[in-house]
Amino acid sequence: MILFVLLRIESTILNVKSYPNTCVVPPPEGACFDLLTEDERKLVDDNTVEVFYKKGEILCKQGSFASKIIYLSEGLVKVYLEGSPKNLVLSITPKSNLVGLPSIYEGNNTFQFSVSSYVDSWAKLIDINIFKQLLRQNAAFASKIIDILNENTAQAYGRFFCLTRKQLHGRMADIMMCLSERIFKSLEYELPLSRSDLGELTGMSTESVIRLMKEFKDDKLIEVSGKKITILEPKRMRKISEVG
Amino acid sequence: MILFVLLRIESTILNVKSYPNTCVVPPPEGACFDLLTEDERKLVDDNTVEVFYKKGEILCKQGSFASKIIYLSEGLVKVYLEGSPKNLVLSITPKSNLVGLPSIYEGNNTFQFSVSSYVDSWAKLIDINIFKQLLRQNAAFASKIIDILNENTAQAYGRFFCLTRKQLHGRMADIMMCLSERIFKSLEYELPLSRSDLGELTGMSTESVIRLMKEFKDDKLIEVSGKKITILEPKRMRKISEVG
DNA sequence: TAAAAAACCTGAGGCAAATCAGTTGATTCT
DNA sequence: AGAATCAACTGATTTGCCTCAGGTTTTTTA
Repeated sequence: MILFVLLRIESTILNVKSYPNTCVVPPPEGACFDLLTEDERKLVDDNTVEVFYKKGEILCKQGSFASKIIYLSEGLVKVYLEGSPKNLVLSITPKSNLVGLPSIYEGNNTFQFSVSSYVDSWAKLIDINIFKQLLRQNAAFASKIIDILNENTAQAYGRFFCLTRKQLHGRMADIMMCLSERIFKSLEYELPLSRSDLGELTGMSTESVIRLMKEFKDDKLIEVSGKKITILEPKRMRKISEVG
Repeated sequence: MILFVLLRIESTILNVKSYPNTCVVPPPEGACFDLLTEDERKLVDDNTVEVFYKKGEILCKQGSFASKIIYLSEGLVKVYLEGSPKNLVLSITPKSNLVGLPSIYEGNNTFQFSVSSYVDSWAKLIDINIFKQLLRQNAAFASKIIDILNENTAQAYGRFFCLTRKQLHGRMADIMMCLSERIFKSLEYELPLSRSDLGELTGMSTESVIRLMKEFKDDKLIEVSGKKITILEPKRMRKISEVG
């Protein structure tokens, strides 16, 4: 009985304070281009180029003229705000996602953020005027884009909460679980990021990343060997990410 | 010549690191309902109720069923994520704005955040299914909503940057300038918020708010008497908000 | 295959800001 | 009028985390 009550209290708290896995990546979204007519799809194809980016290259630069919508067909990128001395990573985005959507609004013609690749990547660049035209003429398409935007916003809010309200342990656990569940979909993965990338992503110093990984390792929560990460205790890790 | 170079350098830096006034409120948006047909407008009117909220009341609660879109016709509200021990204020929104838009996406039927009023307010509550239907059938309307969403996102990113990268002085100056420029449109205004509201908004303790206001006052940047704030040196205040 | 460079790891010291523990003053309740 | 409540304010203490300064290991390059 007491246990039951405790569980109820806990789940009540969790409803409010946990934003499970919203911290890193938006989930891969449905194919919005399927909602276009044949003519429209052709229009898109005729105004799209596919480009290869090496690891670490910049796909778009904050403040520059936003002439393209980016569809990441292969790879892994980060979306970030430039800041001195430290950037702010808004999200990391895996393949099959649109990047740069929030930059299209009336009265704005520049990218709000920069995007760069963590690994070798392929991107399809779609002319932004064509894209805007489709939004204005195809309500089903526009409606789908609204869905995607709102999901991204939900993710951004989760991440906002994570970085401003959780402290080191929570942030670290959150990122590790996110990478596991959202990107690699496995408890065991090969990190394509350096420790300092992780620091940028979690909003902490590289030293803190290292200390925390060692701590988690000593506590038998994870296994670390070089770039290879194994989550040994996903439940306890999730708990840590929730309580901050 | 040297001055010219310095100005250029400064403006280059500003392009990157300042997100002027994006920290608190989205600008009032154009009337999206003007894009509806007469029939559609009637449909909206028939499915809308207008409600009065007293100061401090909750307009919608995070996690509850999202059945309505909220149009704030009069008043001032905060949009926030619930957290223990501290909430995270995502934005404060003045009259003539839509609130709750990001909660409408496929696979989601709950509010992502809570909204409560700082002052007595009036809100029009629009049935969410009607709203979604309009998005699916009227591309011009949907396109306008995308504009609004993206502007809000830009504001949220600015605020995100503000709270994670700037320190106390920058955050305090930012909020005070935002209130002045975006909400009250005057260098002199009567605060409807308490010091602890300001603390929640700037992500700092009430004590820090008080200390900083005193500091700004001693430095002759602002004049404070009770709830009444006068910005004496808007340029220097903006500078402080930019450099963090 | 050796040297250089980059990434990884560790401990000590310092600082910004929160928390705590009060006082004062204004407003509401009895 | 006195008690109780609340917002505004202040100083002392604590803490979470960064920075710095130095190590070691791994990777890259010549």
